[in-house]
Amino acid sequence: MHNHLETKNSHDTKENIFLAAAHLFAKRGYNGVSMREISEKSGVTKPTIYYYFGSKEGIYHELVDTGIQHVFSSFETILKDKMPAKDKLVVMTKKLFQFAVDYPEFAKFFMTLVTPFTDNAALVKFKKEAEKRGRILVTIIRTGIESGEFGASANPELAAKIIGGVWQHFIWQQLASQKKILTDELAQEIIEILFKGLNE
Amino acid sequence: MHNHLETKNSHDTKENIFLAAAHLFAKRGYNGVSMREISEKSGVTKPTIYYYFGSKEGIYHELVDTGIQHVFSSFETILKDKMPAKDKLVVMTKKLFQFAVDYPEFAKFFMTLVTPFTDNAALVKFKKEAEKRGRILVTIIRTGIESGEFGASANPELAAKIIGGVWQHFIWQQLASQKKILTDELAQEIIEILFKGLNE
DNA sequence: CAAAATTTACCTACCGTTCAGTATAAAATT
DNA sequence: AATTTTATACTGAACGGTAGGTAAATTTTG
Repeated sequence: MHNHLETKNSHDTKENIFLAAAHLFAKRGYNGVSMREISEKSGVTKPTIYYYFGSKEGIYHELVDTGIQHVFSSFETILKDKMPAKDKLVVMTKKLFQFAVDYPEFAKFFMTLVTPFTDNAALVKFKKEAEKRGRILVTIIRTGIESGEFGASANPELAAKIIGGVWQHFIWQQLASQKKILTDELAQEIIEILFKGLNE
Repeated sequence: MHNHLETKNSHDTKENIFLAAAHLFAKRGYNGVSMREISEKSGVTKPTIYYYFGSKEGIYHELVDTGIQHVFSSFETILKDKMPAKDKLVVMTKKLFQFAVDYPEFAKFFMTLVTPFTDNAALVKFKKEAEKRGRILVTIIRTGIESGEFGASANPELAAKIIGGVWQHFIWQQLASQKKILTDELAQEIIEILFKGLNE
């Protein structure tokens, strides 16, 4: 006798594996997670995982791709918007913070990609996208200098790196914490400090 | 026949294991490295490693402790020095950058500790020290505000977090790169940007 | 010689992966 | 319409290999 209350379909199964893997990779990194754990957490057997993803690296790869789409897609749009450079930085910061708050498990996994031990083949794409993000930042700041919004002595490359570093740092702080610390107000405040500096 | 040109002593053996482990952990993280690899790289057999360190976690633990001493010891001294707050920040930044340049393997390992997957018991101590470092930064900035060096509206806690984040980011950049990018001049420049801000 | 340092040989547990198969349902053939 | 074929979704059991770890024997050192 088969219980027809338990309806199964491929989408749910794949999605469950996907989420379980994201959760586990976020917690312990690629090598810290076994296929057995993923299978237990997602409620399917190991061969099912291979049926959908082909290999352990296969899951990881798909996770990276999804993350790239989710995080970076909005940045190019913001770049083209008509608003002061400083506001663009604030909006980007807010977007990024919102993502970390809304999808903590996924964001945590995603953040592990920027660590130094990145031999993984799946990360080539990610690194390229991260560089693109860096260039967008540089462009925004450079535009801000040209329009007189930022001081002429500002170094766009350095400033972009600093902003990227600050983003990364605060998102990690959020992911390590239980409370919500990444608010829109904080995003505003951070850009404000970087804009005005400490001496005024 | 034994070759007496190869003199061995216990200190060298332990040191070799230590350095090999630091190198490997830095490259691939705790779970990405096996005891077999450490033994091969250090030129001793596995049981010798167990003789000196007891377990895989044992090496890791000792690595963390040494790192903490090396990196954070100078900070308390700088805090007590008689110089402008801004100069203190510059000196601390230079010290940190110098460490990353001089001991890249070790620094790389050390940087892996700030990633989100930190279930490891060895990291409790590290986290405490990192918090202490944060408090030192806050104290310096607060002193700078009181003496009128920094603007009265500055938020010391937030500024300290930003500086910590920027440090972390640039050290990682260095460790991922072949060229020397962390110079004393860059340290100066970074603090300058944070001090003056982007708009002047 | 005794103590310290190091190796040989081996253990069990778990790793990622694959094989050979099964229940179900839709599609094609008769 | 009944039967056969094909495709999808999934599983239990097992593979070769490597993981961390250790008891016991051996070599080196003082």
